[in-house]
Amino acid sequence: MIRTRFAPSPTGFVHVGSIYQTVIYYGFAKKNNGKFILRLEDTDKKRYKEGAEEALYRALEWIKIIPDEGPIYGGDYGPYVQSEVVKNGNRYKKYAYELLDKGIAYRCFCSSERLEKMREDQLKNKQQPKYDRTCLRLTEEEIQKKLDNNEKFVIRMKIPDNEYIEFEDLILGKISFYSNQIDDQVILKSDEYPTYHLGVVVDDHYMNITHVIRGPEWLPSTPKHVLLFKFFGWEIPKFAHTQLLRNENRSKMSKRKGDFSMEDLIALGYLPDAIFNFLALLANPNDKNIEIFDREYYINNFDLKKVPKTGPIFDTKKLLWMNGVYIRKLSIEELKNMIKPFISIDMSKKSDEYLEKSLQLIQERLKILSEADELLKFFFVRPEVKITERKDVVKDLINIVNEYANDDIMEQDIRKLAEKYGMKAGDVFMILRDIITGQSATPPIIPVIKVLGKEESIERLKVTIGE
RNA sequence: GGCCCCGUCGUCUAACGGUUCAGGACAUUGGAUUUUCAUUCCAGUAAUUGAGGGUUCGAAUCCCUCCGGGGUCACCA
Repeated sequence: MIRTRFAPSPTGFVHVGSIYQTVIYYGFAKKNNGKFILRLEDTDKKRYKEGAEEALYRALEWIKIIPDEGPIYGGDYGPYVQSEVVKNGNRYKKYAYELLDKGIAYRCFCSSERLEKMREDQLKNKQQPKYDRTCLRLTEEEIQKKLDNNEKFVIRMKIPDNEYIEFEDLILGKISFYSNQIDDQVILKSDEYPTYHLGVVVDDHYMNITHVIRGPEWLPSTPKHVLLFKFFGWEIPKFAHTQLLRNENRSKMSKRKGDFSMEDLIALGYLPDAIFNFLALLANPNDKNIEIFDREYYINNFDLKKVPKTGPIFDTKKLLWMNGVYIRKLSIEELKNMIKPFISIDMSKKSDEYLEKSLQLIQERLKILSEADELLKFFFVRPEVKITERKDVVKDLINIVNEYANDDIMEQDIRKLAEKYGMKAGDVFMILRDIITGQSATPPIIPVIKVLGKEESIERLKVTIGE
């Protein structure tokens, strides 16, 4: 059984980049009839943010990627929150000490000040910053003495010398690191919480994760994880590293620069299916040139080898287009339900049916739901009154509206009227449009009048000739 | 700086080493439909496949060098 996981740390907003990754974890698991698991890596108490967890659940629910197992989803491998594992027996500590006993890990008593100074010096001398193994050279007696003094310490893993650590990355292919390049990583902090590296390895093992798929920032630390799996004598999962979603200016997307979080996208009125399709297309382009597809198609055709090795750019223009495609696919009923939260104009005086009729006219003009307010406005609110310069034309228009029988006849009447005054039909339509809607770009004006009703339309016309 | 990864139109990408003077989509330009806008439809511009060397009868596809971009070097994940 294939098991993948999304293992974020709850530190703030949910970024689209994370969901891009998630679409991949989810797609791979589902394609293989496997399970997709959510695990919270909250071992850094300093970075924890209130509400971040909830935001995560909300985002996943919104885009309809529901984990098979996870904190609020249940499952046989819980707890799915690392801080809870620490509180329930702290298996990380147990395994860190196991390595200590085996001699493949050691206590480090160095202060953070010393470590920082060491790093600075190394950087100054153009050396790679790396722990200098001072504490590895401590004798048993020295260690015992420090322990007796209650000195704080961390546990570091001892990276073997002169070895190549290789693994097969399912996306990138064969990857190799030279062990002398790798730092003796801290695996257990002085507060007895694991660092990320110990945490993932232990939990991925405990949760039977078969495929560790994650962002590129983890590639350089993967050899440490491979080593840890070996040290423990555990089966090594398959690894696959994706790339980060990038900005239009090619840099990494981040919340700080005002890039999109899921909250932003939801507030702007993107549709969950459109966002899913868009991210899925970036995650797994196909050779059939099919771009608009549903989840089922995505899952059935998912291929890890097709996940791009380059960081796709989040192209807002294409997203906007795709969202429009999805909006046009909606039934009026669906559109009505989705759009309500985005509307601030007062619609209480009108019926649901009236709303539906107006939506019919603006549907193909909508790209994102938040535009609806502006496009719908004149159906609910009278435009600002301007006295017209063509009272003669408007008077005739009032008669035409008053005698409305059907769209075709009305259109013919307006064309005849244009002829009568020696005007272009388009110009007459424009006068009508301007008075009725107060806007220059609207749906065809005759259907608009039909929705507004004879009475309301005539009222709007009359006020412009001072009646 | 060391290490690792990546490099096809503006963007995302397609193309068993050979039906490719590189195909599609978005964007853009022009046109058709149209009462404006939008939708829809048609057509066009756009990559000598980052550069330079090889290998081969043949390279976007394989190899090397360089250049560019990204990631990473924490008691953060």
